[in-house]
Amino acid sequence: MPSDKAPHDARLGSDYKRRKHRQRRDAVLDAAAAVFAAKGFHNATLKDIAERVGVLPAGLYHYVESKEAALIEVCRRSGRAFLESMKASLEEDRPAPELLRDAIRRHIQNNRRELVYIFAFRRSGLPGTVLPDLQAMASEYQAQWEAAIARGVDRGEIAGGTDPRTAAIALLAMLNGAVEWYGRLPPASVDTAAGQFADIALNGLTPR
Amino acid sequence: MPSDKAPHDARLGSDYKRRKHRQRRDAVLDAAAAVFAAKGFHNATLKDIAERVGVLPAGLYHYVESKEAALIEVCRRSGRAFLESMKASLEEDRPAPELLRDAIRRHIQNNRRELVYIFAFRRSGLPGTVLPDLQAMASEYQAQWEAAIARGVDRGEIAGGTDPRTAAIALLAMLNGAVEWYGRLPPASVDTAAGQFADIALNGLTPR
Amino acid sequence: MPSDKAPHDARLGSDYKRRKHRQRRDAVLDAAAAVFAAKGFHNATLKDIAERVGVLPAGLYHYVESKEAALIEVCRRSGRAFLESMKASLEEDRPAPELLRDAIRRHIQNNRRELVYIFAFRRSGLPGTVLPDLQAMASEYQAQWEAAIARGVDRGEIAGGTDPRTAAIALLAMLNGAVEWYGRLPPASVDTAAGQFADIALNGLTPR
Amino acid sequence: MPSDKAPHDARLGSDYKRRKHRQRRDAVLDAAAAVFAAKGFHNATLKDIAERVGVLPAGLYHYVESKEAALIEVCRRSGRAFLESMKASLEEDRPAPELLRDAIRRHIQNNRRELVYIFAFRRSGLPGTVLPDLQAMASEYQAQWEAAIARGVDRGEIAGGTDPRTAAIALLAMLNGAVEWYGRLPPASVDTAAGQFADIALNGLTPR
DNA sequence: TATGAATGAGGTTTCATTCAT
DNA sequence: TATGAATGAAACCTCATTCAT
Repeated sequence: MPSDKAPHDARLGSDYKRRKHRQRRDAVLDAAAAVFAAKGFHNATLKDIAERVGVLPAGLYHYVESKEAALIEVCRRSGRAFLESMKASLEEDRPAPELLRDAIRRHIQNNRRELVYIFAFRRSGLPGTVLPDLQAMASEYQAQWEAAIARGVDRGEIAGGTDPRTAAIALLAMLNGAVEWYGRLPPASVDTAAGQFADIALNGLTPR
Repeated sequence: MPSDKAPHDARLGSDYKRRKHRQRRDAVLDAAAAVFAAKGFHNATLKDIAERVGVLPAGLYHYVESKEAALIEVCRRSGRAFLESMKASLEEDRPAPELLRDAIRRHIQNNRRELVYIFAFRRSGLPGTVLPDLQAMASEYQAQWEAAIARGVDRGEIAGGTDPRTAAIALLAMLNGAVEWYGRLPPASVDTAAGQFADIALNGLTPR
Repeated sequence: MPSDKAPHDARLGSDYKRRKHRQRRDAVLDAAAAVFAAKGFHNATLKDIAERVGVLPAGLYHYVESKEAALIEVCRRSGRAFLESMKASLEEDRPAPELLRDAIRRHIQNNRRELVYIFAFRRSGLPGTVLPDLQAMASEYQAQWEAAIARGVDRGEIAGGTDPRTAAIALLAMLNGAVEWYGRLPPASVDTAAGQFADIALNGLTPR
Repeated sequence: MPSDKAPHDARLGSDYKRRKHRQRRDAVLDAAAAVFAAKGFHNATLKDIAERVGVLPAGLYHYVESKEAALIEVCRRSGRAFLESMKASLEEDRPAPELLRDAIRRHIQNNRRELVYIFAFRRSGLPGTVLPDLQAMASEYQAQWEAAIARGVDRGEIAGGTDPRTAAIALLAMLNGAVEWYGRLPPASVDTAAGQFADIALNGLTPR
């Protein structure tokens, strides 16, 4: 029995239609993510997003309630995916240097794929509605790094006297700054840069 | 002979008026810088800026030709000031570790004061008119760090095999990421964080 | 395949919609023509035009890109229509006096209907973008009258010694001045006036 | 005793100051006339006028109450001057053909000098405040031509059956259209054109 | 008398959003 | 489901005008 509400409620008739709707909605949110990342929330227009989907702006309203709702959903989706993916990495039971080196590479790669940096870390200028969510995700993520570093300090794999919080921030700062700095380079060069970043973070610039 | 140009040309009659005008214009540009930094160029409105100055939006046009002209001027002003100030730091003839440690602190402090990060490093979403200028400033700045690091390598004060370019990028990435990450903390905590950042960058996270 | 362009590009889906769009666009341009003619380009506001169409100002942007684009289109449309219509009149193979008498009448009538006078002849104060087009149309039109007069001189139907160019200008000046002078009189009185104008132009004021 | 009203009341202290003020005011009105004629009332800005006077816009308010008041004054001044000058011409006791030929030339010349055409004949787009005045002047002027033509008919110097009103309109239409058409040619060529216009108006285009 | 500062009304334009089709 | 039409809020900007100096 068809609903009398807007279609983005996904209360649709048949299973087939429901699946189809979900796919289309995913396409819309992917397009939104790409456009928001490229131009920023305010600078992005629904026309930009619609073009990417191959639809006129009004058509988007079958899948999202509003531009802002799209942002929220995009943030939640990519933030969640990113967090899950990193959580596994950071909780492995391995020597801290190895673990961090891998996590650094994965952060950069995932970040590029998920564009999460934009939403989770560059928060100024976003509508207030989404900020609490983002703040929560960012805190959770930072805590994961802190925990991994703290474990390393306990085991003597990270220099004694290191403050896990500050170290986590320094690492994340570097990683996020890198995304900004490199912009959209070919994946390969980003990969090698990630390795060098890890070297510096772990060994420092001065000779050992 | 009276001026035949608009007031923002600053061809004003008396010395007194000229000075007054310059001061007011500085206030306007400072307000613009703050608002642009806080909300991004597109998200910022002339109303925001005008309110900060204590004026109605139309009043701004005595001092700037347009919103975009304000951005350009803000970028040029703070970018130039920042570059001059850092150039001195980075060209001193001192051991590289000391020099870099100081430069790191100064970058963070200046960046906060000058808000230059926003304009010089976070370029996506700005109008195309300003990008070449900003690109040039960013390159010049990066080159200064590279030179300082390269000198360190030559003297054996920085680990052999370090690629100055990548190292410079890693450092700047970290520093800029930090500005984003910390937002607007009280100066004191930023200062101690800067020290710890320098420790990590120079000595690495693993024990020596 | 859905369109990826703005609606005023008129790449619309179905034939029905395309036709409807064209009609509406014509209505918009007609309204624009009327308002431009009545108040001049600068004095005319989008609000004026929109009211005449029964729409809010923003609604006009479905059909025209900008106020200036509307002007250009209006000029092109009415100018072309006017020229085509007059060309036929002026190239008929008939005795010059008859031919001119008819052309005079048609000029006045068409001019009123097409409002072309405003766009083709009263050019001062229009944006520079449209001027070359208008200049070209005006020259072409004048040339048609000159040719008709020159033929008359050759055949002895127009007084020997008449300079076709000056005569053409005098005629056109009179006709255009008349539009201005009469403003918007009832068509009937304009018609009889047109006849008397022709009498004067062909026979002169002094007795024969 | 100095007044407490705005200075354009011209209730000034000394004779010297009064004269000086009047001169300056004339300069302002001349500038206004030129700018209005060149760009139309709405398109003209106070800045345009002020620049021509060598003053900033606010300075104009010592001499005129408002932009619209300036227009009214300009119209009255040049309209009056024009009418007086033409009245004499048209009331001379001479054969109508000669008289009209002279008047035609004077109209064109005066019109160029006084720019009266713009104000007296091209009324659309002017603020409603000035229209009655202009209408009155235009009617008065037309009546003078009508009278001259009617006298010519009575004396048999103008073709019998000529309707003085229509003939006057035709003449004026031609003359005013000519100003538009010619724009701002060198006076010499306008002069010869004026002669040819008179020929056509008096003798007609067809051979005698 | 003239100026620079400031205002406020009004203009063009963009854009998220709604709605009938 | 998607579209074109239309809206209304809000943005940038211009300009006539006022006022303290």
